[in-house]
Amino acid sequence: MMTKPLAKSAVSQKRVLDAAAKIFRDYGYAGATMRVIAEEAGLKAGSLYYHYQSKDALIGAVLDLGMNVAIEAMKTALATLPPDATGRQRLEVAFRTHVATIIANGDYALATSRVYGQVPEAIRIQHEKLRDPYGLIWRDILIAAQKCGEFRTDANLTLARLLILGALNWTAEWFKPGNRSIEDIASGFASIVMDGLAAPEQQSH
Amino acid sequence: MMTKPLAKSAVSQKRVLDAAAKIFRDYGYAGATMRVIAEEAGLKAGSLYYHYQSKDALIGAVLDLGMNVAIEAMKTALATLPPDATGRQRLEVAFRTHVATIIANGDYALATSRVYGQVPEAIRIQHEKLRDPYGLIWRDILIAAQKCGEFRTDANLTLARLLILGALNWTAEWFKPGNRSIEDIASGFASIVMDGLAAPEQQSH
DNA sequence: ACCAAAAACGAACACTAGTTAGAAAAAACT
DNA sequence: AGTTTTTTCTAACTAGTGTTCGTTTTTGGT
Repeated sequence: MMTKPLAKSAVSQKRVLDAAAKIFRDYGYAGATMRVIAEEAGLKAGSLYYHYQSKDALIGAVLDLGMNVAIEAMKTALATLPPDATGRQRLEVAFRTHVATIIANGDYALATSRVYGQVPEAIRIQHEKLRDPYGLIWRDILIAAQKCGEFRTDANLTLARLLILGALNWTAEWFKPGNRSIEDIASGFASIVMDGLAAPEQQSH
Repeated sequence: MMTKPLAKSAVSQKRVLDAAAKIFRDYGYAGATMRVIAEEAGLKAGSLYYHYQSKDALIGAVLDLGMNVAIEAMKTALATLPPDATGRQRLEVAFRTHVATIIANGDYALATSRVYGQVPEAIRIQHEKLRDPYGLIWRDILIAAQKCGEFRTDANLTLARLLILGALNWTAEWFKPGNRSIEDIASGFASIVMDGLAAPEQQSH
């Protein structure tokens, strides 16, 4: 009595979602057909409609799940940090977590970043509500670090955040497994963003 | 005798190309239909085939033109620099030029970065030959600056280049005219990449 | 004014899109 | 076991896809 209504269904639904993410990533919003998504999921096209009302609902679910996973991963990663962690440490963890999420969850991350601009407006507006909190996490890290004197006071943090997120999101496009480790990428990026490329005696402050 | 075969045609062809860039940018490769592109160009769908053999030829032309404009702008901007310009100056000019190209030529730039991953493989391979030289320009700037002692010797320049290009390309997604000037963005980015965010006494070299 | 070349049109073609609905199969429950 | 519910399939429909081709309009040189 009172068995949860979803068990097998949830599995199947996730399988459809994974397939959709992969196909959306490869073919874009319009190019991804329900028939190809269904084949990737081991189903026939019509069966998809048992799990999702429409193609739009599917892409919406892909976008939302991808972003929720990223937010969750970031929150837990930051939460494990000691409360007296420096801004540099926080930023390094954030870099690492973001890159790791993008690589581990590459289908969703790439689908999101590639398809976001092509999706019907209604879906984009709905999804934007999820995006903003993620930007806020980064904003808070940067502001806190600046406030406690770790960062230069003349640094434009909004610009810094846009630079960081742009660079990190782009990793999904060029990352090849086996070449460079996630660790190396994250720490390399952190080193540049924190200390800059210029030789110490050359820096203009 | 020997009249050049194209005059009006070139104008019309450019109008088609501009329309295509805009529609590809908004709807992706598969979502951009020949009929919508034609309408944007003030033509009917069938007429497009007088100028371009196929939809694939069209997207190929959009990709190539966008990249060629970027390469050309970058080359001329760097050429106007005095030969004894510092690496920092070169990098700043490169930043400014790239952002300016992306903003001024936003349709092509955004179409390229959004559609590139969704285009038929044959077209992508063809277009890649154009992409590589652009990356080389950046590579040369960075290596030269490091070799003459301006940049830290322990900086990973490949990673730096990927960071820079990712951040710069992402500007096309968030740039809103009137908010921030191209100048501000470029110099803000350059400041971060060159000197870092950390306060001077905090930097770990 | 004429005429040949260039440019655009319009209607059609074969094909594929998202989606629906009813039947069939699988699973779950008693 | 039988029966209900959940899940999948099959077949179809309409609308829209890239593309073709013969015709018409526009253009530019003489």
